[in-house]
Amino acid sequence: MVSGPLALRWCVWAGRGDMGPDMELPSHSKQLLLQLNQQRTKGFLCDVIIMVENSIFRAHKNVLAASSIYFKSLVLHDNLINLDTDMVSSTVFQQILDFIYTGKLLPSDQPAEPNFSTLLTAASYLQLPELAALCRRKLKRAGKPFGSGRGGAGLGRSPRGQRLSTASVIQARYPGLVDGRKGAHTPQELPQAKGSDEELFLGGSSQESVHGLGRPVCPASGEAGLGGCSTNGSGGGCEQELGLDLSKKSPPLPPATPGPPLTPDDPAQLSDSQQGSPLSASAPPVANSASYAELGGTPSEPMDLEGAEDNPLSLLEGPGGQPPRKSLRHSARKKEWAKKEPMAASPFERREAAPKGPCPGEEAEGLGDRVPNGILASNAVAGGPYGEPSYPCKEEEENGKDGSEDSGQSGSEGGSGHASAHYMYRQEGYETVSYGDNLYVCIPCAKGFPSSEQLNAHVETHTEEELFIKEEGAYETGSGGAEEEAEDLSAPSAAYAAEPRPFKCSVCEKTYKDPATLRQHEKTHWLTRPFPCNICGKMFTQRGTMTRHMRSHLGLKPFACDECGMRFTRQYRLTEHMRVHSGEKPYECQLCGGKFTQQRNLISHLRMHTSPS
DNA sequence: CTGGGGATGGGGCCC
DNA sequence: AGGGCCCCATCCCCA
Repeated sequence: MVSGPLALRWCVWAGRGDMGPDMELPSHSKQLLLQLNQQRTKGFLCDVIIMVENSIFRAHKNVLAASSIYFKSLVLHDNLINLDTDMVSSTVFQQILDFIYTGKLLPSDQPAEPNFSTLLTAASYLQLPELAALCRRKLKRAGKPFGSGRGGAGLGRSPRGQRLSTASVIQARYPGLVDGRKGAHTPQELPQAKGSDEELFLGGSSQESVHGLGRPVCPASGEAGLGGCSTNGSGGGCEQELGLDLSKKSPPLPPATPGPPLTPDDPAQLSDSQQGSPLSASAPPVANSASYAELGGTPSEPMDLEGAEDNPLSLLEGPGGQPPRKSLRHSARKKEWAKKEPMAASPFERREAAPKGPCPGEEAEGLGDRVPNGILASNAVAGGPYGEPSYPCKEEEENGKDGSEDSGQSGSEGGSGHASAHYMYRQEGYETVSYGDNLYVCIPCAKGFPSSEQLNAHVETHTEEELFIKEEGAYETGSGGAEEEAEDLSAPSAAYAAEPRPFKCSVCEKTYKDPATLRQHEKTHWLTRPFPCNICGKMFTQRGTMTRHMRSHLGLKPFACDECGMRFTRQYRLTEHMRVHSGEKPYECQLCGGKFTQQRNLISHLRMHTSPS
């Protein structure tokens, strides 16, 4: 029953009650930790994702819970944790995570030595008393006051007022996550925490052990990942609220010590914290990610991450175990997605494109006081040292590239022409959003390019493009656009015309019942899209659409079919899907009597009737 | 091989 | 913000 070393131990405990030195493996705990850390770096058995700024870290709940009561409460219910980026930056969190898993404080790759003020703040926030004490001792020794954590030497986060001067470049930290090529550590690449004794503890050697790559770097501030690039903040800044369900559930826990104004006890803030900088390529999470969808998993599938190492597709499956072909399809879709997005996302194709140009008021409701983007953002360029912005746009999508898979080859339209600094900008408010290698951004269209040459080449195409848009706008203004289009095959507008709709779009002829909806609609005429996906950089006109899109990245599929276990990102899809099981075919073709489970298939069918061939 | 149908994913947009 | 519904695109199966 019990044998081997275990039996030996058991005898020791049961019999003698004390353990002689010969009965104890002195390195057991060390080895165990080492193993855990290795597993973490490989993403093996990781069951929780921690999002800091836009970096994603994978870890083990047990380890986190054993280290911090804060984490203990968080991981209890959540598989995805968003940390307050005001309290801890991704770089600092990387150090902290390393500390948790190694008991050693490894230097970040940016500063010469750990920034103890920052660490102290973060350790306090995360309720890691030992680390906090360590930092305090270090600070004391260095003669630095403790309380400066959030100040100058603190998190490095620029005050809101200084947003413009920080964060210009956000190097793509997630490309590894996205395309699996860059920045992503393979398990081999990820150095393990060396068990050697010479490994530094506090402030020791400067070698980059575990964190060699992908540290968040703020070129502007020169501070490593201290949030300098992130200007989130409750309320402002670059970070885009993802609004993911999972984040909302993060249990509130007040920060322990230096009590910054931040209130982690506000779920909304936790949610906010997932805005921000690019996803970390340094984070173990990406180490074994063949696809970012793997990062998914739903709240109800805590172990989704398991097995990802061996079966990248596994995480895409519902608990019911979709047929293999399903997952293959899904996989194929993921690839195909990049090709297809351009079409769907193109504002020039389906939209009642209007010649309004970038709308200054764009971010009014979504991003508060941020400088929106586009032209306005270009002003910001003059105001601060923007390095290499990165900001893709619709056109990028049109080109069949959305940064998710081929960020490296984006903007391959060749390079010539003159560099125009005016075409480089950073979209204020999104400075921590990175879109692969596209650091050179065209202001008018916000398209990102990996090189100035490519940007220049692109800039020259703008004349035609703008003309095109104007024509579209003129055309669309004259007659209904998508609405008519929609009326072709379905008649959703019966009630549409019935109610009074006093709010009329100034660009097209559409009317709305309330000003909010009108405002929302008018955004569709803008040339820029205010809501970027923090993972792939795709731009959206509506926050909700972006949030929904994010769910697909993260594999969040809250709606499960009771029958087969298949999961969906949208309730509507589930409803639709349920007809597969019920056999209900509510949509009937009036021409041939054919019945369909889905309206869209009826529509498709009707086209067959109406098409000339 | 081709076309139709079933099913699904993603984005746009309105409520 | 989220739900709902629209569209497009696509894959797979099958006749």
